[in-house]
Amino acid sequence: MPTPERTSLPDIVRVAGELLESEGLQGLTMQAVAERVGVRAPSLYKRLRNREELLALVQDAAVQDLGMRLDAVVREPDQDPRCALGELARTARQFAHERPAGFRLIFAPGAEGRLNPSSLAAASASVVRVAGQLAGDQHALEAARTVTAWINGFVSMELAGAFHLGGDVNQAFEFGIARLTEAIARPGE
Amino acid sequence: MPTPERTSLPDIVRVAGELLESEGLQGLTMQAVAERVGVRAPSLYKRLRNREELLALVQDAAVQDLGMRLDAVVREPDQDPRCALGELARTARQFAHERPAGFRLIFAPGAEGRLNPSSLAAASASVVRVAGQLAGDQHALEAARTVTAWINGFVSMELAGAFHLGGDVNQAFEFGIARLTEAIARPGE
DNA sequence: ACCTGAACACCGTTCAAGT
DNA sequence: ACCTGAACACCGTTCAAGT
Repeated sequence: MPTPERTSLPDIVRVAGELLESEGLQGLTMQAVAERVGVRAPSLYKRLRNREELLALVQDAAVQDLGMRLDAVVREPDQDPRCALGELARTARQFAHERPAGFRLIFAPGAEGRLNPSSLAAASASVVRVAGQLAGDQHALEAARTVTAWINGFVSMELAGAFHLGGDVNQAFEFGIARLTEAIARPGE
Repeated sequence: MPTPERTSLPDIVRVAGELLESEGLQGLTMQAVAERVGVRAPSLYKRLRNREELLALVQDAAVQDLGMRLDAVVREPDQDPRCALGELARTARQFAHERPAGFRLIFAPGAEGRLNPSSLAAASASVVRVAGQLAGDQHALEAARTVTAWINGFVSMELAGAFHLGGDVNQAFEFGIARLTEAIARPGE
């Protein structure tokens, strides 16, 4: 005899994402998620295998959200690639400030590499495109990796409080953007 | 009536660090540590407050170890600052390959910023010095942060498997070093 | 077909009792 | 002074029983 569904997988993932931000990774328990979607913990296992899979889904949702924001930046008409690169970096940083736990889940995952490759590729497309405009298509991937690594590292350290000892963090970010942009741009561009 | 000590705090921290690498963060349980040092779990609480404090001690030990390795690089006589910066970067990356879990604990800590400021300062001293030689003393801190952020970001992504899709990772690392070095060096130097 | 209570293994932590 | 077993609260997960 069928029972009406009281929740759904998207519902669960959304609630888990909210819980991640409000309570932290260790506050994201199966019981807390279950309570907020209106079922008991065992029912969650009808829709996902275990907590690890739930974390992977939350991570993937965050990657897709970030990717969409970056896409929107690049979609602006007639942009200078230098400006676009700066805007991409600032957008990623802003995302990290709004959803620090989600950002950490993307860029500092646990032991195993979850991270859906297709979502990752979609999220990096904008950066690769702009990096290619600056560095030339042959170096697009390397240049994009250099920039992505720097953004990730800078923001991770910022979130970890490693920059709390003196100096203007915004200024350091702009310094890094400017230097990085010149570093990857080929002389002609 | 005194009981002989069967372990010590340095012992506990060392074992916890080994366990972190071999079993991962979630394998680093109080019970596993206790078993390996030869006591029962409750005895650990005579020497530390809780698991979080143990993690902080393991993290600090890793920071100090990394800092000593970086110091050793800079201690080499009459070096070109460009070469020194590259060697610092490669040394940090090698540390991450040898002790990936320890590296992650340093650069991608949990929610709260533990991280002992004085250990952190000691570990960054070498990078700040070389960065200052390249960028000038006024920009030493910003330049060091730019480089540190990039190294952290690059290696974190490498450990997370984000680079597994094509391209030579070593080559990308050298590409990044070269570009970063030129990016922070002032024209004269 | 989905939901539930009960149960199990495991973990961090506390505490009274041992020596 | 340090160590221990017992206990508590909590968590992830399984499963038989409900509808």
